[in-house]
Amino acid sequence: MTNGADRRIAEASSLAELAGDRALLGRTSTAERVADVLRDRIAEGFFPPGTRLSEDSVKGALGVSRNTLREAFRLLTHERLLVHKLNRGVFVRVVTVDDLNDIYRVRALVECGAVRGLGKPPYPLEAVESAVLAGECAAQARAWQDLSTANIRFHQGIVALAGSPRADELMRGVLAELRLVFHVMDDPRRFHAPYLVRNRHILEVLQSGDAFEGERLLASYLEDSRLQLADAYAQRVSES
Amino acid sequence: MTNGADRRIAEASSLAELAGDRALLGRTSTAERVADVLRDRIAEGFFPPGTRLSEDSVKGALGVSRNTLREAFRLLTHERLLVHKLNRGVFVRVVTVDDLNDIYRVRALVECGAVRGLGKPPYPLEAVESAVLAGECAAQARAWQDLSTANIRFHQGIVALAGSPRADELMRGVLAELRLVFHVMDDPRRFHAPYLVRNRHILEVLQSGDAFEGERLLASYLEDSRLQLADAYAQRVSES
DNA sequence: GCATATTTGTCCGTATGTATA
DNA sequence: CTATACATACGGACAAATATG
Repeated sequence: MTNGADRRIAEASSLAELAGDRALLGRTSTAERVADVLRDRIAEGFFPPGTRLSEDSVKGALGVSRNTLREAFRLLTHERLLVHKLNRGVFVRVVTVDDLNDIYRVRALVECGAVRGLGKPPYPLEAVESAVLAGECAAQARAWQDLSTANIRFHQGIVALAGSPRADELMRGVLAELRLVFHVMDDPRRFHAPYLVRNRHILEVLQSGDAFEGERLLASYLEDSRLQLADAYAQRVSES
Repeated sequence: MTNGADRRIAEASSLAELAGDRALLGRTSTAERVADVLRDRIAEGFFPPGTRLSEDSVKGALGVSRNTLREAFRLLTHERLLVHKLNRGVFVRVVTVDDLNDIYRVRALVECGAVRGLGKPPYPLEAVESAVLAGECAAQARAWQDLSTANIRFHQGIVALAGSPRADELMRGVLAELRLVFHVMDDPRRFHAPYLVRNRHILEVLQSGDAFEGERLLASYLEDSRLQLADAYAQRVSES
């Protein structure tokens, strides 16, 4: 009845050593560290959406108590990476098409709002520029996972222009959800690569001080991305 | 060494009876019900910002186990109503002026964005209209707590126009934080009452289909409100 | 600075209600 | 209907950190 999660996590993680440092460098709680490990596994696609994470298997693999594990589950549930089904356990979130559309609605609201709220140029675009460069490097190195990360950092940089910690946190959660969506794309290169040039275009427009045009480009960017993902979803449904 | 929290909560709550129904109508978890009680106490100003909620005192007063109580603390911490200091316990959040400004930055981003994103009239303004009416009734009845609630519902209705569950949830959290801020206002009537007429004005403008003017009014509304609260904060600091 | 007491962090074992097979 | 598996909640225990004298 095991779903294999226990073995997989046992291979890939060394929380035993992490837990060992607890007494030494216990800056964060063990629950948070457990959540960090699980969050990474989920982001990597190690635990595909729909996977059930039973308390027993994960507890045994990571060597932490139920209470601690439940704390970690609670953290990830609030990040929307896990869903809690009543008396059935926790599962890796399966993002629906409705979720996808809502994610892009929020992204349009916040990202475009951040650009629109810009005052007089020049704008603090260092983080955005560094993300664009990181994306271009990753593409050359054919490191598609890194490309995906850079792409997300680009949009985090856009939101950061609003200078609002709460908006940053919201977007961190929404973009973490989006990582789950990316796993349905079988070819990450074909999905992410086209946006490299658009990222740079938006960056240059903003560097020139044209926030209005930047917002327009961003909005059409997001709509294209949304449609592409929605199409991939539709295909996946028709296959299964 | 008690801060009085135990006695105060013991007077006002009857979680024992709530916990009694657990087996019968346990639709929600005990931790959530505990969180509900504490959330109300905080919103009422029963636990002023900065109050430390020791595990022992609250546990004794509510008659729940430590694990359950910690779960409730965790829920409220994620709502930003409590802050968790490692090895020191949980405290009722003290909202700083920076927080206040950030809250209004997010509000402007999301609320104005929701209005801007409206398509062709007519708009689904039922919730907004009902909140305006509720506010006017509360003002006539001199129920200032209700007036505050109605005011918050007005803005939730505005955000709901975006039709995004995630935006709704974000705003629910932000407005809950704002309730903490309201406690610094010594006279709720003088603070809330002037916005009654502005709420209705915005409603009517939106009913007429003029989303552009509605957004403009909303932005100036938010800025005025922010300045008023920031002033009250400055006074409070100079007093202490 | 030191020793003590209190409080929190973590983990365990168990009992009960519930959903699924 | 029974049996299994699980979530929920409780209480106890010890270690670690903090506060106090």
